[in-house]
Amino acid sequence: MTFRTRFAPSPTGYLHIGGARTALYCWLEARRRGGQFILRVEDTDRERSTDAAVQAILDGMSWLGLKPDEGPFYQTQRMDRYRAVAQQLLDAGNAYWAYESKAELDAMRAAMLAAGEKPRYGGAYRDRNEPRRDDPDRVLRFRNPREGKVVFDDKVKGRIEFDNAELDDLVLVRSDGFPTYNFAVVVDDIDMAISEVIRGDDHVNNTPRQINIYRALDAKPPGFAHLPMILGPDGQKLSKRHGAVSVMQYREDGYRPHALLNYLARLGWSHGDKEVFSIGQMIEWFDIADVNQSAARFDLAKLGWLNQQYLKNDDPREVALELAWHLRRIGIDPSDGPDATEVVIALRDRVQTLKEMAERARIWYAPIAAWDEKAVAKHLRAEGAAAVLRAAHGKFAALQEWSPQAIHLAIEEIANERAIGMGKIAQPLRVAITGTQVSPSIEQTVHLAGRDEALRRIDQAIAKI
RNA sequence: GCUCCCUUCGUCUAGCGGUCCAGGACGCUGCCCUCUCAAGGCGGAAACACGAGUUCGAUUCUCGUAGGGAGCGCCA
Repeated sequence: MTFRTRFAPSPTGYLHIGGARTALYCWLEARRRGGQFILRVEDTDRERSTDAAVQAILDGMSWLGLKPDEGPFYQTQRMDRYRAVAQQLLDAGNAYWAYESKAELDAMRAAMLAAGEKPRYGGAYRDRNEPRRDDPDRVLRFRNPREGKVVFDDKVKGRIEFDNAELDDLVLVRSDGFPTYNFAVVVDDIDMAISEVIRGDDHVNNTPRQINIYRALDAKPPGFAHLPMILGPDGQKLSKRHGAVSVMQYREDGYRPHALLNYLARLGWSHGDKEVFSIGQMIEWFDIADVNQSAARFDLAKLGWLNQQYLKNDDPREVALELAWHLRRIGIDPSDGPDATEVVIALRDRVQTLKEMAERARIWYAPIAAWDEKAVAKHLRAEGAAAVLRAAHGKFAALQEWSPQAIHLAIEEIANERAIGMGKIAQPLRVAITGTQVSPSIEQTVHLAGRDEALRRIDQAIAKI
């Protein structure tokens, strides 16, 4: 039997961090074992599923590079199959029709809860053998075993045991004819020959019910692996304020897909002391059995550090492509200024995200928008600054070649001629070129501005003094 | 309320009975480097939730306690 995993999101929203990690682990595990990764959209909730959400999930996965080998499959297109399996269960005596109204069920649960019991279906119709008849409250329920235990070896959590007495007769088919989640997953996972179910640990409690359905269907249950949750930085459940946002938001915020994947892989899993993993290494070393059992907090600071690792170490030409996307987003035409690859090299040690990089790159693509008055006062209006700027202007204008090396030499010459430190030259120049006192090395800063623009800005700065 | 799950530095984690006065990483912090900011290099502070038990010996095994989480739907 080949190794097959699936990611089965319900399209009621975008792909968020938790979903992305589940998808990644499924994908990694399938890759490592040479199996297949299947995408299945669980859209049986007609009230909440939307096409926009389906698209958002697909977009998120595609940005992350988690390409399914099969699918996407849609549950709503498999209705005939669920109906057939429901009939099979009914014929075999493993299911029965029940006709309580929702109001009645609610009242039952409330009463049980009040009595200090676990709210469950009472099973009034379990042995009545009622025929199928037209009734707005008609549902098909599963005849869950009443005795014995369900035991399974979770790949992440270890051995988990449930008493059948704790379970009740869940609904398989709703009154609207649509299958419920617990029923549809089992049918799908059997049909799609899923060998390994990897999902969030909010499903642990559903697992024994599903295993009972597998048994009733005479099918071998797959292996299970339940992933612990991802918490917000405050240890609370992820919310929109901190992380439960679409993975696409991370793109907009300037994170690279590889960095996010690496961060997610490392959140709940580790391989020795390694922190930075290529995709190939993740595939080679990842093992679902090594995943941690406890919930982990999402730490933006570490994601930022990782993102910078990729900014620093990847091919700058490749990074430049992504930078260009961010430049356009803030209204800058990347062709209207220095080569983006050079900009990446100048800024990659200084920012953690592409978004920051784009913002800092602005100085070379657009005129100085605002002057840092403190910088002006401190460095431009400093003793001798004007003379230094004039000297720089002269040297720069006369340079044979406009390169960082040549600019650096020119500045050194000024320092030697005037017997002053580099700082006395670099800082006034920096303010002249950027309007601020922070930027990459002075020769890069000047070089990227372009000779004409650099000279123009030096003139402008002298005038400002 | 009931069932299930979880608990090592602030955070992510290593540890699978002695190698641990607990290792790595992010963050924080000191120094160095230095034209600013970074990046980088070298240091530092910082954790086994608690209580029993098993054992010659527990961070590692068992059981409790406390704390946290999930589920208990005709949602997934």
